[in-house]
Amino acid sequence: MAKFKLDETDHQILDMLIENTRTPFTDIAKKLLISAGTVHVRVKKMEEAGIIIGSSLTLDYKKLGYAFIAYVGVFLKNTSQTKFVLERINEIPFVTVAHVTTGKFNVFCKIRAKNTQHAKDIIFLLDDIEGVYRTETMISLEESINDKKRLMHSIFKDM
Amino acid sequence: MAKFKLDETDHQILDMLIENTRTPFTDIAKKLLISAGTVHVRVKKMEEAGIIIGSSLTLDYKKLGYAFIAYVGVFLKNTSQTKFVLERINEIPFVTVAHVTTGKFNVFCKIRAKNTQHAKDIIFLLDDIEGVYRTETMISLEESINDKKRLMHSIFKDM
DNA sequence: GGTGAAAGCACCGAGTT
DNA sequence: AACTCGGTGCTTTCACC
Repeated sequence: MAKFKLDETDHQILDMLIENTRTPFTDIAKKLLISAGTVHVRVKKMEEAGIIIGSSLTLDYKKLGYAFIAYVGVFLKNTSQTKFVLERINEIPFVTVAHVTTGKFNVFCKIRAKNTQHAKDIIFLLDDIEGVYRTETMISLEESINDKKRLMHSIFKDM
Repeated sequence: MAKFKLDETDHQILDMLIENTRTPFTDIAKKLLISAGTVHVRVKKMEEAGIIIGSSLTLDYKKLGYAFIAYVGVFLKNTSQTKFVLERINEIPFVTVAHVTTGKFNVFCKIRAKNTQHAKDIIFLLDDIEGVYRTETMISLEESINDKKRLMHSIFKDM
């Protein structure tokens, strides 16, 4: 998990691909005044190094009828059950991320649901897991995302 | 924000593109036994409908030296300041998402940092925002992601 | 590590069923 | 709606710098 060295050109390539994975390498090449072959080689190297894990579509879950987001803090009866509970949590659909955390909760997860009714069903599944003492739900009323591009800019500035 | 109707073919196209945005349409066509032109038309329609918002790279932040994830619950002095505080939060680099929530916290955000020292700096910035009463941090010790593909399968099954 | 050219494909629109 | 087909343009490799 060592820090990998990327130069300014790599940053700019990532920058354009983060915005749109399908940006033609020829476009990137034109903008950076390098050849398309070079873009290709550099992307391949970043893939091989594992910096670029993959690419994915960004979908509008609201339009798909899944506008409900909530965070659920999970309290365990005993921390020794963490691994078991985490496995059970990962079997529940609509739980999009789960974290083992320090602080208030033992496990902390994010769920995406159709509506409150649907969210209730998911939370009940969480509550029913053996080893779960109780849960605490925080419903998201408004989401504001700091896009990846900004995060990457912050990271690049820091390197 | 109405629910949009997608058929089985659309599901399968999304499924392949979610896994790898650059999957050639010809490959998708071969697998689904339709023509590449059809794949093209359907993707375009989903883009026009706003279902597909865009595409992005998945990067290994650990390899970039950003292995630290924490969730920070923010308590406000007064909920009328929510909008102002949210704007200030969005100006802080390395805060990747912020939610206005019901429940324990007023605002809830996720941060990505290099290490504990760096995280401390970010949290201090949050604490210093005018209107913030106090914050509560939960450090992620272990992350387990339910990939998009599984979420989409759950969504498709439900439609 | 970069280039430029060339071969091989993919994309995508037009016209057809 | 989906297909075929063809022009255009993208990707990817390779010999050379």
